[in-house]
Amino acid sequence: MLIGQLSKASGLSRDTIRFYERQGLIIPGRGDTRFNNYKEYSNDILERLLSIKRLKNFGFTLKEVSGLLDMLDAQTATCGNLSHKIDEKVLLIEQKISELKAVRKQLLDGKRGCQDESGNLKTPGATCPVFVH
Amino acid sequence: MLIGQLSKASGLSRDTIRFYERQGLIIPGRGDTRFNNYKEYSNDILERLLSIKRLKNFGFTLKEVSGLLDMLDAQTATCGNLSHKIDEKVLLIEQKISELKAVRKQLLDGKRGCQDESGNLKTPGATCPVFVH
DNA sequence: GTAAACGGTGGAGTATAGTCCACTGTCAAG
DNA sequence: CTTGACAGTGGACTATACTCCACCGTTTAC
Repeated sequence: MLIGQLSKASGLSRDTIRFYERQGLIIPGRGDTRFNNYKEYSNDILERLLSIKRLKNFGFTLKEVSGLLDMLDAQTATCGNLSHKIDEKVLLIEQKISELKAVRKQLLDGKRGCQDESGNLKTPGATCPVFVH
Repeated sequence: MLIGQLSKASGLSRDTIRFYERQGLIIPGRGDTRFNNYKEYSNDILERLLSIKRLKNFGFTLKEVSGLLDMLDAQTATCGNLSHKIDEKVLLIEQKISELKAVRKQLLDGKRGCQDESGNLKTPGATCPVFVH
């Protein structure tokens, strides 16, 4: 298929697809019967783009995605090889979750400094304690 | 104090401080007794930098921090004015936490496709299901 | 008196992930 | 046969938050 079709099918813009191409994440075919310099994208490439989308949603960077796709190409993207990468990612995610929870607590604690026991603003005109270290 | 002192006291690099200066987040004094073109940083500026650090840790962007500092300058950085901004931030953080949890689930579900009931790798050589959409 | 350490400025570069633009060539419809 | 939609290329630009660089002047220590 041509890039317009691919764009619709994948949900990625042409520019994004071309960007991925420049990054070497996908490599389209060329030539075909036509002599018009248009690129031909196979169904495999569509699959590949969908994998990229999925992996990106998992928080993998394009660089990491690139490495994973390389494994796919080398047919080493196996459960055995990937499960620890998944574990790493999960750990990272859990760290982020903890950090976010800590930040939320700090924000709410700061805000609590604004409130009296019943949750009303104590002194609406006072400088908010979120500034204070 | 001069920038070196400020850097040590705040824990921010000179470059970062100068960057904040260019962004207008802090405005040092000039001149003083000396005619040497060195900038003089007051204790207030140190406090300000520490506030910036704190707010950044809360996930506010520099742009947002800038707005908050403007309120501080206008003495409108009050509990009354800020508490809803804090609420917004907290909401955002909670959204992020939910998203991260969803991703973690997806990753673990994908990995589960690699394992048998006792958690061992089913077929270590099979393409890992995290690629599959 | 000279060298190191510190101060100043303006500007470029980094990373990430696109997004947009100008300019050109090709294909299909009316 | 021309117009619009689509294809190609290279390069510039966006945002965020720095970080580094060259090049210069000043201060301090020996």
